[in-house]
Amino acid sequence: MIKVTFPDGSVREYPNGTTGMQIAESISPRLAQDVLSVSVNGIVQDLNQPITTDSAVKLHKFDDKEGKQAFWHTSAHLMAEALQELYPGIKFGIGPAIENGFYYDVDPGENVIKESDFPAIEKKMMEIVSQRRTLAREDICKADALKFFGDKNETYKTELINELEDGTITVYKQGDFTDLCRGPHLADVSPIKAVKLLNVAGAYWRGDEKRKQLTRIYGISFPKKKMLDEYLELLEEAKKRDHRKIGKELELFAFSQDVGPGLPLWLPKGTALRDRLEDFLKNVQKPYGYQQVRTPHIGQKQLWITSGHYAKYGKDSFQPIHTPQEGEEFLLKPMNCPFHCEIYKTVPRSYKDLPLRYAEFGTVYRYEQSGELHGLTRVRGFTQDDAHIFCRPDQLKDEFKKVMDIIFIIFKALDFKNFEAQISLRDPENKEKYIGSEENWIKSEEAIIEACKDKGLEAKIELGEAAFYGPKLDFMVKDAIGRRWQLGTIQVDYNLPERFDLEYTGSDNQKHRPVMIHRAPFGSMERFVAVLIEHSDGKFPLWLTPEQVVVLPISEKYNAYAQKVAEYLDQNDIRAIVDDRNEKIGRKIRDNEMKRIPYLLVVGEKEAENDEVSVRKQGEGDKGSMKFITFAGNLKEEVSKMMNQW
RNA sequence: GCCAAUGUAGCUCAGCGGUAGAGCACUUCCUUGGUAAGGAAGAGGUCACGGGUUCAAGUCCCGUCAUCGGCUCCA
Repeated sequence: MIKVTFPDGSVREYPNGTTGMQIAESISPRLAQDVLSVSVNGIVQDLNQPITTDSAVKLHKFDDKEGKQAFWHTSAHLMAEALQELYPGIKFGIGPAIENGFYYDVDPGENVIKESDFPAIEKKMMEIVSQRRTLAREDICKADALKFFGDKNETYKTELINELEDGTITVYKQGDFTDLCRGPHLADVSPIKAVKLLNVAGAYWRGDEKRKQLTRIYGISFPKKKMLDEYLELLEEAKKRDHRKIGKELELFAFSQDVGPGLPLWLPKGTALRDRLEDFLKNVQKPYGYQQVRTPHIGQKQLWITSGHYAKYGKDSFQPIHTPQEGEEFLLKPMNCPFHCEIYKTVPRSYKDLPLRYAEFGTVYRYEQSGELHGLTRVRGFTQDDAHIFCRPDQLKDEFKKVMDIIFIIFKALDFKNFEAQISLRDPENKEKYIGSEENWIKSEEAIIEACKDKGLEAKIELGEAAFYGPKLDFMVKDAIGRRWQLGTIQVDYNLPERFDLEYTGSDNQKHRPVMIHRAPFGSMERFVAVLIEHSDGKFPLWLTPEQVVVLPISEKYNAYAQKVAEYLDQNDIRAIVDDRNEKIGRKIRDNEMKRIPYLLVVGEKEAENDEVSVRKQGEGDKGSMKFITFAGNLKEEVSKMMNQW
């Protein structure tokens, strides 16, 4: 007998070799029906794998991440089997479960798999499901695995097998389809009740641009048809929050083919909103000792040679601008840092001057490959809310924490709750890729990790993701459909101070090298506004939104009164407009609700007689009437309360 | 840059070899209204661009550009 401990701490005894499925059956038939995979001592495995030691056991259903993983991974195999039947000779790469669904990378040879082929593939998948095919796990020695997949000319699989250690190789068989796979999987495909293929894409084999591009097919599946419908509905809803769509509707920004791809035009309302965001950040960082600076959009090529950017990115950037006569060359700036280094150098610095914090809303231009452009989140010209902190090494950790505070204030003010933090460190295997001394790297990596710990920030550590000049801490936020975008960033840099020969005189009267921190709490104004739109569905906080109030006269007879109210609001720094169109009040309410204006003021005979307005809050309906002077006072108070929070 | 898809009125889209369409928005007129779409009329398009096939091309074919979903990249 073995002892099985459940998550609630209870312990039961089972015969040695009991499977996860048998344990589920012993608890309830319903559970046995819903269970998909099982964790044994923290390791997820198949339901039909025997358990042979005393173990902590957790059964996973579709609600659990582990359950979904097994479900979708098996779905990937199911799709592969369908593809094998429909496209004889197709070769398989890898096919994992992902955050939402699964994909499989395949090489269909001469065939081209298109979206229009999806229904046939989905149909074939469901056919296989109806045959209730089981999945069998099998250990296989390396030689046999190579022979088996080699005979089938599965070149991608044999490449993978060659890198595996003998004795650790397993395959899963279902019907005529056998796949190299670690698992875990469902015991059979029958729980898969609904399948939808979502898109096809090219994907380089092993993520390497130089290798063959395979066809990646994305799909999702569910144990209930209704869940699929709900998921698709959710996707549709999310698409309505797309910043490109809302940005157009709310007249915030636009693109012009004549201006060029990836070069946004900020319209008046978008500009006003962005200006308010910039003012907000300036106010937040003022008490932290930042000084605003301004620098040009171009700089001499030599500046970028000094910084090292030219050597590393010169070929992949906008090419130099040549002057007509002197043969000078200038580059559009891809970053602001060299300029700020030059500002540092304008006078000799003492240790007493540090830290120096130069901030600039600096517009930079980067050549992004055409296929990478995406609305406002990935553009070729954008403005960083940049700052560079020059400090002594002993000030690094403290400065780092202060920047984190600024980022937290911003995320809180704009209601970003679900951000993720990532610490990017060196790849310990490839230290030669990075510049700077071993000692400095160790010091700065430790400083970041400790700063996060001190601030109670849970951050994922990624090795090999550091910039070549230093480690960094990034803040990621998801967009409406779950794509992750990097917003705020804090990066330590030992490189530029070296390259620009930055110095300060220490208390010992010796020259020392300062450390530099690059930081951008928003990341860039463009990307930040994009993500903000998707998070808020365009319903911005009252202090930020382009139009705070719209006055709606019941009929043309009250247009003059509406105008008077709007003027009063305007004089009180409230952004108000009047909707004096010849439309019924219901229509005006509908249209202005859709414009996401926070307050709608209905005015007619009753209000005009008493200097009142009838207040309607966006999304909440009628709030009753009050003197317009009172309304203005309340609104100003509401805004100033928000502003005083930070 | 690569794979797949899509470009028709300001917006959302229909039309898929035979005289360019709808709804919304816009303009004018009627209506002057009480909390999420009042009515009528009008104006608006080299069907992304360039070639080709055809008696005839938004419609079929090729190329270019842009956009969209991925991949790679992202200072």
